[in-house]
Amino acid sequence: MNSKRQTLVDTALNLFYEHGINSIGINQILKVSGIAKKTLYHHFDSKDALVLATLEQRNHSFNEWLKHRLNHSKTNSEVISNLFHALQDWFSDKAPELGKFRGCFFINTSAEFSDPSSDISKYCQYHKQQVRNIVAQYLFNPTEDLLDAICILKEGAISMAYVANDLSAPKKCIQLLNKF
Amino acid sequence: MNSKRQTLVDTALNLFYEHGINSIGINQILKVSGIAKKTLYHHFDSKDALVLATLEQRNHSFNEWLKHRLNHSKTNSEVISNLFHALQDWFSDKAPELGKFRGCFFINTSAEFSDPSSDISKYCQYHKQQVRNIVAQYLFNPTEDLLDAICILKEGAISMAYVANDLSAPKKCIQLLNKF
DNA sequence: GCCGAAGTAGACAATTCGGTCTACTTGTTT
DNA sequence: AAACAAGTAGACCGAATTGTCTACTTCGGC
Repeated sequence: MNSKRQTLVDTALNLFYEHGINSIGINQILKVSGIAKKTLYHHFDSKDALVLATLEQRNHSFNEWLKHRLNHSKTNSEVISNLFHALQDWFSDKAPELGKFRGCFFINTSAEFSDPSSDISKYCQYHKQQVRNIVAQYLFNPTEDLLDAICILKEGAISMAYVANDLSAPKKCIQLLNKF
Repeated sequence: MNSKRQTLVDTALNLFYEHGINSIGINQILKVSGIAKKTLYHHFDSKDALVLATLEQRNHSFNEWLKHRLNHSKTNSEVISNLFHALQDWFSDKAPELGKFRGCFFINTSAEFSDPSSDISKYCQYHKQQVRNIVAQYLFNPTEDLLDAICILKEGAISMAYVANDLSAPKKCIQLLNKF
């Protein structure tokens, strides 16, 4: 793994996630990372290519964190509880792997890139599919309905936390799913 | 109501909602609306002030549309059904008052404006609170739990529709809430 | 008609944007 | 040491950004 390339992706991801992709120009990324512009364009064809690399990195770290949090679940009830407690920790800045909570990087990115056919938008969609698959992997014989419910509530909890500043949604999701 | 001001807000709202606020500069709004720059700055102190006006207009039209869709509901079950069918229509571009579906303007705006203390972010939060109050107004003796569940699922359905391109979430939310 | 308000086209300013490039240095491999 | 890859500072480019301004026209009220 190339070290300069990694520094660029790390720096860009942090800045993009914190401020929004269209609010951070490449010159700011270069300034913070201390890397030369030509080096950036040596590794990435364009800003969009850098954005895609940040999405991939975020996808990877999010999914690794999620799998870690769902590991050792013994029942579906535990999967659900662990999932939403993980979300709660994320919203409360208690998931250092994910950084300071600034909503979902993939939702935010979808908001900033309006063309659904772009690689960037498609990657955001892909991420959501991957998260669903990970949850399914930890559940025992899950129905599609249960999976759907979990995913909708997960998305809802994230938006509630970020837009409405209501961090209590995960607890409510657990209760709701326990009545399912 | 001033006609030039209204044209500016209409035009800006359409462009912002379709492309994202940071992807549309004021020169583009002026070009599309055919209005002079000095006129824009006569009516608004800054781009941010124009953004806030678009949020207010969107908030108003969304809430009027929602109230219209929830009107005549006779039971809580009907409120829920009408709410999520309304969302379904919105996602499927069958709510002309709301324009072509491009996610939730308030979620998208929160993504683009990262400072939670800004008037713009606060307005997005205010909108979510208003929608919750409208739903509560149409429900008969709703518990806080029911209201919470409805709001979380509503947010989840919107994100599922926009990011994951899954338009079936509203139907699933109805089923889930019927088990509540 | 007069006057002030509202509106116009578009130049200007300083800055930023994403990307290309020159001329050079540093690091790695043979 | 030589050759090549990787990296550097930063100038340059054309375009775009937000906001200010000049000089003028149009509109509406009296």
